[in-house]
Amino acid sequence: MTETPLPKDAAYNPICTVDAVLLTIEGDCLKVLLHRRPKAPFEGCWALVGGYIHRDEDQGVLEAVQRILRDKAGLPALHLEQLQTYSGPKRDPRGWSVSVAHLGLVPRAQLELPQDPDVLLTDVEELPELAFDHRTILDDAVARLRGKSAYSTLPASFLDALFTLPELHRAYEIVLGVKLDPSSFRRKALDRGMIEDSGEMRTDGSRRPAKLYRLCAPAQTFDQTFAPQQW
Amino acid sequence: MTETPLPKDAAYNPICTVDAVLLTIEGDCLKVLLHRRPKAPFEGCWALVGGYIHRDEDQGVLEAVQRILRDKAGLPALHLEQLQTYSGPKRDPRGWSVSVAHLGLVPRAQLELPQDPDVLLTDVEELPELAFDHRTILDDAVARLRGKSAYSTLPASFLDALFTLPELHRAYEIVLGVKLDPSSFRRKALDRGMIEDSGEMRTDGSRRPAKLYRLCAPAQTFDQTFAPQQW
DNA sequence: GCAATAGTGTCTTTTAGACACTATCTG
DNA sequence: CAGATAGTGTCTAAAAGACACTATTGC
Repeated sequence: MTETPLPKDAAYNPICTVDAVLLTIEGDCLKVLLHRRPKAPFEGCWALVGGYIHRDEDQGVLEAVQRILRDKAGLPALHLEQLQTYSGPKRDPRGWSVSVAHLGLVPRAQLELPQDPDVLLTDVEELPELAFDHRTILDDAVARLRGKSAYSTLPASFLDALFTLPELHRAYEIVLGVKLDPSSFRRKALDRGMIEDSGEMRTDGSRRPAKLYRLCAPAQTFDQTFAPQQW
Repeated sequence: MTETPLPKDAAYNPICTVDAVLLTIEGDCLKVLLHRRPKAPFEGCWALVGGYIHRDEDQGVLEAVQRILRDKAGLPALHLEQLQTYSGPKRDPRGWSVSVAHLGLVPRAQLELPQDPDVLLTDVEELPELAFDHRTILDDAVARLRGKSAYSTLPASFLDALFTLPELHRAYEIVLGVKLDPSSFRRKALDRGMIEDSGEMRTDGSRRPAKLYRLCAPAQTFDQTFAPQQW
């Protein structure tokens, strides 16, 4: 099966990288951060943000991703969680490889993107061709976000620390891809102890000012879903 | 910070392994398969089942775990999913390492364990000390099983292909760690299209024989939970 | 006042939980 | 028939969804 038999029980370490699916909301759409690969393999092809682990400074794969995002997208701390690990002998032409993929969510305003034609923030529905199996990773990331958002505070990660209830409502609609009844949404968000009144108000050009809320806990999950039943 | 500076952007591949948290139900308890490590590091210490990737035969980390389980526990195909990847410079004394952990569920009857004092099937509530960060991995695995079981068919993976409704009911109770009302449970399982009548019956020593059901789909998730509200 | 968005109240249907009840087997 | 487990029916309370309604701003 192989031309150069290897000692079966010896340590063999595949190529090991980390990747991040960095998502944000812009213009009522879910968007993802891509960059053009400067070198082979897949030179010139769009890809997720990623890189190698630095053994001397990274305390884990999460920290490696944070460092890479800081260097490549000038990002502060944000919601970041491990997604899944992708592996196999063929996904990287250089050989057997492992990539630990992560899901990152940021408010658009906190994203400081360089003026660089090799950096792209694009709608997840209008993707260019991607390097490696990055299309699969991205699809899995969006599916995870959708699934988890139905019963968690995840979409609030796209908003600033203080936000209005209609803003939260809109974030859930964009992420879940469905219209949600404003009244039911408000009731659920408040009754579940998801958000608390900050005492402040916001008057952003619109007509009636809205109360500003904040999350009670940074990340929370619920038994009942925000999404409609037959979703 | 490091004594031997490394080229920061060069490929550096950590030690890479796969591990499996293999769970089953025996005697109304959740149990996990452990084995005693034959060599350093952690020689003689109990650990999860795991090993290295074989680049010439494994098509991915999942297949690597399947191969290792086949070799070490004589296991056929079973419910196996990726759990999470654990990493860092200190979890393995040999250096920066990555372990892709998996969650496996098997009916007890399908587990063929060798008569070997270095293989142990133990209650997850009564664990010996474990090597590496395997205790953390195991705790995460049980938490994932619990969480997912509340709104999925996962506990059915502990049963044979044909099972009675009371058996399914009991599996959910053991996994979730709570009493569930038999009537409500039955209604939910049937109304959601989770199981279908096989037409057969089982008369295992008890009094009234019970209908045998099978899953409609191998793995399914639901909006509503099987667990009680304030769980 | 009008337009527009923020926020409330309430009615109907569905679902959950509790639990009493019936059914079918073994001995 | 008694005991035990399998399975059904039904009542009540909570939650979801729909939607009419009121409130507060800018112009």
